[in-house]
Amino acid sequence: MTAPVTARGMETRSRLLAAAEKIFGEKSYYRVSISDITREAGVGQGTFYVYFSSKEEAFRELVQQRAHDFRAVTRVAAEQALGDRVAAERAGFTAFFDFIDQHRQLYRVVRQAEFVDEALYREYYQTFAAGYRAALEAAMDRGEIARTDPEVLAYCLMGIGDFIGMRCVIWPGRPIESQSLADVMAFIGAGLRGCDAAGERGGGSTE
Amino acid sequence: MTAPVTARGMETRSRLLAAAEKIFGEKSYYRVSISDITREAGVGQGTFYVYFSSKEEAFRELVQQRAHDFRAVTRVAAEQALGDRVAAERAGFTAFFDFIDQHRQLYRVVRQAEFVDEALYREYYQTFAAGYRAALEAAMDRGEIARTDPEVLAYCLMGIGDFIGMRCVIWPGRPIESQSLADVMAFIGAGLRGCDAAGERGGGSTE
Amino acid sequence: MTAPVTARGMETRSRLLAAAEKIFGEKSYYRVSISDITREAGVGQGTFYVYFSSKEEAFRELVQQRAHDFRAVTRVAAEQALGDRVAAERAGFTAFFDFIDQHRQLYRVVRQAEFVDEALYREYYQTFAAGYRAALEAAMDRGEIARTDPEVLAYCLMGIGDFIGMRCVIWPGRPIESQSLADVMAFIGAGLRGCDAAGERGGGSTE
Amino acid sequence: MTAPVTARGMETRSRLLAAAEKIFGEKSYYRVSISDITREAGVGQGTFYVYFSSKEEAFRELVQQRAHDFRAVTRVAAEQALGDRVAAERAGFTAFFDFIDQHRQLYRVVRQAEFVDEALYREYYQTFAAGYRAALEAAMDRGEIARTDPEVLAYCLMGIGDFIGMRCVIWPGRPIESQSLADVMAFIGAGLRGCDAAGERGGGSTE
DNA sequence: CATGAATGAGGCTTCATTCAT
DNA sequence: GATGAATGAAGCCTCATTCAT
Repeated sequence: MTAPVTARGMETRSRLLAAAEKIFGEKSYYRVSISDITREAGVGQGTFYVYFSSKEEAFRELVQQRAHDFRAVTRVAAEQALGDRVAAERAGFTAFFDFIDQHRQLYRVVRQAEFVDEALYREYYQTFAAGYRAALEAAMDRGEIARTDPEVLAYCLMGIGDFIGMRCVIWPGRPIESQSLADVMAFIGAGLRGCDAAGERGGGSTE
Repeated sequence: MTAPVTARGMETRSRLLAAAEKIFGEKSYYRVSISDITREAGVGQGTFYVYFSSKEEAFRELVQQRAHDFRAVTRVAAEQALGDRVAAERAGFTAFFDFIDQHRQLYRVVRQAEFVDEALYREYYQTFAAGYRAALEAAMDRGEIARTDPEVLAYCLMGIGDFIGMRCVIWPGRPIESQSLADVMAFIGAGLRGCDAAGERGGGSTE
Repeated sequence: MTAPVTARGMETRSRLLAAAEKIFGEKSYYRVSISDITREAGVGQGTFYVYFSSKEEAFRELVQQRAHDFRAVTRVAAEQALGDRVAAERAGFTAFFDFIDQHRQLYRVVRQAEFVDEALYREYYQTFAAGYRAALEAAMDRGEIARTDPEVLAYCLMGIGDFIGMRCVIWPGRPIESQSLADVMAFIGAGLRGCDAAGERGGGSTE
Repeated sequence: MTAPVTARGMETRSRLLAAAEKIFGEKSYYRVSISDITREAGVGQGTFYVYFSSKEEAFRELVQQRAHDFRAVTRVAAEQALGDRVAAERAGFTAFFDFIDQHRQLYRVVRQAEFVDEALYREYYQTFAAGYRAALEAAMDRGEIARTDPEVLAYCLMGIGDFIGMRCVIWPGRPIESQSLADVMAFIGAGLRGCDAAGERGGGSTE
């Protein structure tokens, strides 16, 4: 809301945002009270409203800011494997699983967005999908992967990331095991390479 | 809570559950009040507590009951293509997308469970995954699909279903387009058939 | 309310009253619900209102009916020692302590009346006091005990009974010990005999 | 609950406690609503929960705080007559009756505790009894009063105080009449002095 | 007689937000 | 900038009571 002017103000604002990330990650949005956040941040209750105009605004800002950080991480990872989309996916997924392992609360924060501010949630995935889709399309143009609807493909891949992240990182409470990652990547690699020829159009290639 | 004894009681209880499904599907759990539900059901506020001991209990019962119905639908669909796992997947996914198209509210209800009762949410996916996994393992044994960790594979497939359902059914507000379905199935078919050899071990097959 | 006509009705009414005594003795009046009582009585919820027009009416009836029984018990005991008021007190107190030991719930029911229906509560004590007072006055006339305000004296004795009943019967959860009873009676006996001369006017008489 | 930090907060808390004393003294605990208290205190409903976590907690605090004040009053009175237990009793009872005359609501508050929080109620009387008992024992050691079980004696005296307070102060709605007080003290004085020899063992002393 | 069902008034409690200091 | 205090709207839930069968 009010942008902080002093260094002290910046510091307080950051503390509130960090506290919000922690608390929103532990409990559901609606089970979190402003005083939970201010207590965690070590500031007075009223201070919250110096920096955010509402609980929802703080949540939104958190999602947006962290989403930005997060996209940067996966993009950078994927860009290290230009010219080989399957390798880029492997790098991207690995970075993604690492990231959620290290920012577990953030994982829940983003998922909750669907029930706090659906537009924000869609925007989050649509923005991510747009970048993903562009990369996939480029790879199709270069012949690295089979041609198909890049939008649909992007959501398939995001779905895999989301569920495997949940199943193999969040639930176990530790980094993904390398074998699980390999199994995921094998499936994805085959799917990406083969989806033009395989299955849907007679499947003669396997003969 | 109190089990109804008379037919009238059974009827009221069903009406409440149907109303809950509708309302929980439209708004977030925490934005739904008991009176929203009773109003929709056309009964008095107090009547809710004749049948459910709390809002959360009603939500839980809804998830469990509907989850059961839903699993039955996809299972039946998949069983019509015994002996060809890829075909079974196509049947299952098609049934799944049809189901969520016709039970849009249910889709949101289940997703929300993560933030209402996490144990219930996990149970839901774990139960579903257990059945899925068994079917995939059998298909591996029969050589229909490449061998890999069936648990991981089940979550990959569930993730795809979940995200494509969101992107191609819920968001557009209409049944999935046949081309999108075909694109998804092409990716899945290739992934399932090829994931032992492809990608991870040199991927010479495409040469 | 409606007086029962059939034997079955009488039976149901008694069951409800007995259940009410038990439940009101265990919990506070306001923590007791009608369904607690009907459940205990083994009848349907609606049945309560066949016999009592309200919760408070049932409570009142319980107090009155039981109070009547109770007064009868102590009166009978005291009457066995006509001509010796101190002995009559001993008999009355003994009967009283026995009674509350055997009807523990009743003890709490009566005490609660103060906070449910104060008029009823006063009436209870005033009725009891009236009889008590008459007996004490007669004893004074016969010279068995010292003369003093019989009303005040009656309340002194009721207070002793009430508190010793609480301390030495209810709290320990068992009949009063004979030594405690003896100590109480020694105090009362001396008080009754000596209160004209002793203490207030120099107390020289015991020299 | 939350301890106030500022003077304003202290003031509000006190106002709430004073209002609670008044209202709980007028109506039964369960007939008092939080808004009755806040209305009396002149604050908003929510303010109650800034200082107390529940109605019961406020009630408990009230009993404890006021009980403390009350014990101090009677103790001080009794200590003015060291060396003459009967005189000390007279001073204590007089102070007690004065106190309840001036704090009528408090009288009902304490009695209600039995049905709100029984443990608190017992604690109240046990604490009071412990002090009383010690004073009586000391008097017995000094030969001022007859020897008997001091615990039992303390409860006899408390019972008298309680019932006479009710009958001669609360019910009439005015201070105790001096004649009633004298009658009570005559009974107590005789009881205290004579209870070893008198009554129980033949009572020949009055002959 | 008996009762399961229905209900709405009412009370406790939470909490996002405002504000004076 | 910071904050403790204050608040009223809102929601969950209980339960005495009524009623149709």
